[in-house]
Amino acid sequence: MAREKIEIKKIEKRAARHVTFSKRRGGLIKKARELSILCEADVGLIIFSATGKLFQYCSSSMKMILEKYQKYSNTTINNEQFSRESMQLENQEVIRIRQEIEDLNRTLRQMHGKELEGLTMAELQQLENKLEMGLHRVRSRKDERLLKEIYELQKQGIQFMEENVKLHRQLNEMQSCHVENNNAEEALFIEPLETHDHPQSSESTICTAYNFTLHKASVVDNEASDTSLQLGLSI
Amino acid sequence: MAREKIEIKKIEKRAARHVTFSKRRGGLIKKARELSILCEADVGLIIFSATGKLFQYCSSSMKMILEKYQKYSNTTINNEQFSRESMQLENQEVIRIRQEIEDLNRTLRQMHGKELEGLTMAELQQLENKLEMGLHRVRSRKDERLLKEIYELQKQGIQFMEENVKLHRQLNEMQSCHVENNNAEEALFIEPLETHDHPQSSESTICTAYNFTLHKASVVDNEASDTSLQLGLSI
DNA sequence: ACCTATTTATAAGG
DNA sequence: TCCTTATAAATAGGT
Repeated sequence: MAREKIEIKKIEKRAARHVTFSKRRGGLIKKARELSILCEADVGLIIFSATGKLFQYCSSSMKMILEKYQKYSNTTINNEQFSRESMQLENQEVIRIRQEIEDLNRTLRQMHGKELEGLTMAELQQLENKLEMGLHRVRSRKDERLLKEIYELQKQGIQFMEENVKLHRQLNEMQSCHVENNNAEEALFIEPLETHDHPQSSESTICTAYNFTLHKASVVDNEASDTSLQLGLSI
Repeated sequence: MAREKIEIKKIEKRAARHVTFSKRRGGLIKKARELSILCEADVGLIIFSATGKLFQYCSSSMKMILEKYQKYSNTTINNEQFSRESMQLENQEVIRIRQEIEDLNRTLRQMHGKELEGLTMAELQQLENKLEMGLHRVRSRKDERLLKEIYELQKQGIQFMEENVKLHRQLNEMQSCHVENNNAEEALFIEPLETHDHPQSSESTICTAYNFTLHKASVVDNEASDTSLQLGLSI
């Protein structure tokens, strides 16, 4: 597979043979690994170089796969029935559990609307019902969360408003008394709203606080459905 | 190495995994053979499929290469330590695989609208989108099936009608000729409709055939949604 | 060890 | 499983 096609027979040049051995050995081991991962096969590969050096790869452990192999060849050279038996002796639990994973994955794919080819009409209907029910529950949960958030915002808004009214009153009192520590009062007034602008009237301050909090909510909910947009805010 | 690049991880679809297993198994064995011939290496390859079936290749004989391997490993690493390691490997695999099942189950439950407590707003939205998409695909598939069934019924109905008109005409001809073999003609007339009642008029025969077929369809689709009910039958 | 023209392997789809 | 085809990967020969 390269610059030239080569015939599959012993490479006579010693150097070239060694180079090819290294390259192809790597390739073979890589492919063995890929097969074992892609297809959940148990693969064991033993390579002795012409000089007697050992190289090996095994997806599990060489000991394990060789034992498995011994069992296989010791009993008989039978096929179907035998593979089931060795399966049972070996990893019954693991195989069962893998099957379970596969089933779950198929169910999930079908819930995503894929691989529907084999389903009967009744199964399709059942699937539709499940999806509808799930969708309904998810939407209920979402609405619940949104309503709760809105309630919290309203509550917070009312608190802000009350606090502002109070602070406003205090400020007016202070001003009417001609005291000198206005600056301190202003700081106290601004801080709970987390703004660092100039002093404002109490109404516009409530607006600012609301905008801030609503913005945070819509960032989290980055693909909001109509539901959230249709919910009105009223204090 | 093909139409698309694939990631080296378990192929989830059973059919695709089997196809890939067959192909790559062949490729791997071919490469093993080539390596052994080109470079005079002694190569042994053991492959157990996920279902426990054995495939093997060996440049010499498996027995020989395994003996050689045993000698090699006896001189280096010994048994006790090794089997413990392989046990640990197996246990880890089981633990990992159980975790996977748990994750899949949670995902499924969430798609059923359960266990939504821990989800963020964004995750809820994502879930809603997935469910909507899945629902849409399932419904499309269902409608497709229903429309096909209706088309088939219409076709069948037309065939019945045509056949009955023809038979009716034949019957009338016979009767007007005063021939004696009426009974044989009646049998011919009834058979294609799978009824074993008395002779009927062609109109009521069409009705019977339709009721039979429609009943069969609604038994399969035992929880039909409104869609199927709203589809009118017209020949 | 790296490069790259070429051969092979193979994924997806009948 | 086999066929086809577009594409990814492996690799022979050279540096």
